[in-house]
Amino acid sequence: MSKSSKTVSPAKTVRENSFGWMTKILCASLDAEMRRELKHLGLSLDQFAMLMTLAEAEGLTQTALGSRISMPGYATTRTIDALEEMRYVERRKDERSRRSYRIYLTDQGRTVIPGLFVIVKKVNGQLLSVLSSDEKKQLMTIYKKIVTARFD
Amino acid sequence: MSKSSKTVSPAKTVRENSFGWMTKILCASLDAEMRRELKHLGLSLDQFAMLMTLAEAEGLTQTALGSRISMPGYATTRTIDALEEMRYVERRKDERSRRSYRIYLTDQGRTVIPGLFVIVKKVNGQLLSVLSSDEKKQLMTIYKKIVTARFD
DNA sequence: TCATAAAGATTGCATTTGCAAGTATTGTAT
DNA sequence: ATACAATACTTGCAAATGCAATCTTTATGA
Repeated sequence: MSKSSKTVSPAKTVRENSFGWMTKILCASLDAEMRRELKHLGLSLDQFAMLMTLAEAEGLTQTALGSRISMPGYATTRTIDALEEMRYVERRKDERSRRSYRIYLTDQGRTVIPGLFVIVKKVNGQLLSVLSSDEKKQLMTIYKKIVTARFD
Repeated sequence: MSKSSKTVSPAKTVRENSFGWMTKILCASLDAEMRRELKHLGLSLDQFAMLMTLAEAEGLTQTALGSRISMPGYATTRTIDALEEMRYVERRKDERSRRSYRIYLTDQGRTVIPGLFVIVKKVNGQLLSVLSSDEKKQLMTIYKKIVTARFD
């Protein structure tokens, strides 16, 4: 074995250099942090995502709402069930179609939104705190490129 | 409203520019692709990760094996149960300690490994195909920086 | 040495998840 | 107008997940 060769297995090299793997590690770590932050509020990640989407646009049908965050129908139903239970959200009958509802934040729901923005800022901040501003720009460019390629 | 202002809500801007959010989208998309690839092999993502780890190092205890992929003890037990059921893996009694097992690939298990490397290459390749080689280097540097900061 | 704690692994049980099937309503084509 | 397909949403049920308790074995300290 030559002096310069590394004593790592090929498998190790593959895993540690895998973008997919690193993305997963990062994602798991972010999820854990978000969950921890959301715990005091009694919110799951799905419920959080739904509330953020409602902060962006109210009055959509369940399907439209769910599709914004790639949430399947059954999960959308259940997430809204839970948020309705907490009085953060309400279903209103659609005026044109009796098979769909339009989803709105309640006043009570509106009060929790600002705290959610704070959490997002905090978690993203931690994530990015080790990067230079050049690197942040690079990462954003790269992410957008990848995500765009996947969904267009 | 000035000519140059964009007609998007603040919420939308926050979500679409959130690194955490984009990481999650990317991760979900990767997971779905991996699951699809692994389906013919009858493997879950956890089982896949365990087999890849075994390709990297055999003869570890369950706990050691699980800790390499941040898998909690109970999940490690169950993943190994399933892989043992498929005859891809076997538990051998530890010679020094009667409370632990050492985990090894079986011959049959070894035959599936090459296919797993192919899948990893394929999925990572798709992920990165839209990036220039400079961008790939940048992404790797950035990922390593973030992941290192989180776990050291 | 003996009690007590810690480590390694497993499992019971409740919750979550996801598929597939269900209901009700609306759209489409003959 | 009628039959058939598609849409919107819900739900039953089985599998996956996760917490906490358990069992066994090993380590630690007085």
